Amino acid sequence: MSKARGILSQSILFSGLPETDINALLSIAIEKPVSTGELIFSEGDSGDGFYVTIEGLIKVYKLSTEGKEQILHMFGPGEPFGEVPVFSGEAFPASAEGIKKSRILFFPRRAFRDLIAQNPSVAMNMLAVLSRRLRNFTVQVENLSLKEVPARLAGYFLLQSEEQNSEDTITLNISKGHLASFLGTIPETLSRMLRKMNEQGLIEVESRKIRILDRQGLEELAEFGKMET
Amino acid sequence: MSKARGILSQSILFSGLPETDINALLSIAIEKPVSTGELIFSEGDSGDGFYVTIEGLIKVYKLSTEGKEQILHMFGPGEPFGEVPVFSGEAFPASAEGIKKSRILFFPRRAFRDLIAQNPSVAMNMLAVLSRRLRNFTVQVENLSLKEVPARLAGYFLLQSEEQNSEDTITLNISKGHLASFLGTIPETLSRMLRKMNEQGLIEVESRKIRILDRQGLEELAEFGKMET
DNA sequence: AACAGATTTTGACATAAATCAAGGAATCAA
DNA sequence: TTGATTCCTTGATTTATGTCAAAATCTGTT
Repeated sequence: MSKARGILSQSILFSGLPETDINALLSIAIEKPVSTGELIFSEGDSGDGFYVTIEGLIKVYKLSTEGKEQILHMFGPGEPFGEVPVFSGEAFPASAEGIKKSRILFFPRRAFRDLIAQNPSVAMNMLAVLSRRLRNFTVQVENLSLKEVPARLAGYFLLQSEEQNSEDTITLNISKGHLASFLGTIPETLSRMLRKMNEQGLIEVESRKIRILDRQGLEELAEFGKMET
Repeated sequence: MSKARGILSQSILFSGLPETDINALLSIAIEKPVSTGELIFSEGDSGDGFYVTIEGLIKVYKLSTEGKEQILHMFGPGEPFGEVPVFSGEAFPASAEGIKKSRILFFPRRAFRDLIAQNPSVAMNMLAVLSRRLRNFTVQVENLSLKEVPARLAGYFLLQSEEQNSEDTITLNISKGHLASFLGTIPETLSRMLRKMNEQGLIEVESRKIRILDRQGLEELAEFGKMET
């Protein structure tokens, strides 16, 4: 489908590739629709290939024995996921499922490894993708270990404000439940923190719209993580 | 120095390279002694290259504003570290310092990127290294977010017991303070947990020697994380 | 052997966040 | 519109772990 071609040729992984290579890629790829809540792979499954999101949003997550979920990443259009087993040779370290109605492309390991061996620039792109992912993990570990929930939440808002380049209003593209899971907490706690930040005049919440009232306050909170009472 | 050659030619990254390439690598590498507690790079520094540990042990870590430390990784002989900026083009996301008297090799970015572009097998090795590192981070995030300190500690012991392949006794190669920092807690808490595990007959502690008394108990603890009072 | 410094342990206490339980709101389908 | 399901909020309580302070132990050095 032509949408897939557009996404691929713009993607971090394959941008810069000549059209013939993109065609070759598309010819080995398998497109798959994913509905909300549909499981794509489970932790421990053997990874016979990796995926690129064409449309929608995919979460990669872990579950505790008691059922608490921690989202590790979310992947939108153009972003690859599930590549770790392709290179490490082991099973998927986490599970993946659709957060919204999505379409994804599956690339079999073998064909992709061949492409990389042939094509140093794709290898470089892949190295860059994995490096950026490592950097993100670094931040996530820092957040979980060294910061408290309000600081993580403030940091998330500031990041979103950059990504959506909007100074004063951001729109959550995920549910608050998912946000809680991404921040490493539970919905109850998130709800309380949102109320507290509201009471302190930092933000205003209206369903999925967050109005930033005190950016500097948020920045301090993100860095030092202390909220007066 | 000849030690470096041996380590490099056995390392995950460069194993399989012909001797001429190893020689080329050694000719561009800069060897550096590192003493205990010596800083190698700081978060935010621009990364002009990466390192391989030849001897000793290096920690890569983050600090909170209040000074709490979280160790992200520790790297022993043959293990590369600090590669993220080489491929992502940004600054170091964390800091590195010697945990013991060490020797490291520094590889300038440029020369290394050239080597990779020439040498698909090195690129593949590097992809494998980064993939494995991502897998580790996955576990670390899971531990911090979904498990409690006793479960992380039990998991650590079981892992060490595998790595040191010794069923019943393991020897910590780092101080308890560092272990606490690696597990995302503080020395006081670690100390208490060790005592508790001792009281429950799971382990016996004698300075840096840990005797495993109840392996199955440890496995349950690592998975479910519940200790009866 | 003895000191200085670092490391580890212990106790009393504070607190962030999880749990449990229930009630409200929003969303979707029929 | 109605009901049904999911999502979100709120309050009361518990709990794991952090903080602070001090003592005890270990380590290497002179």
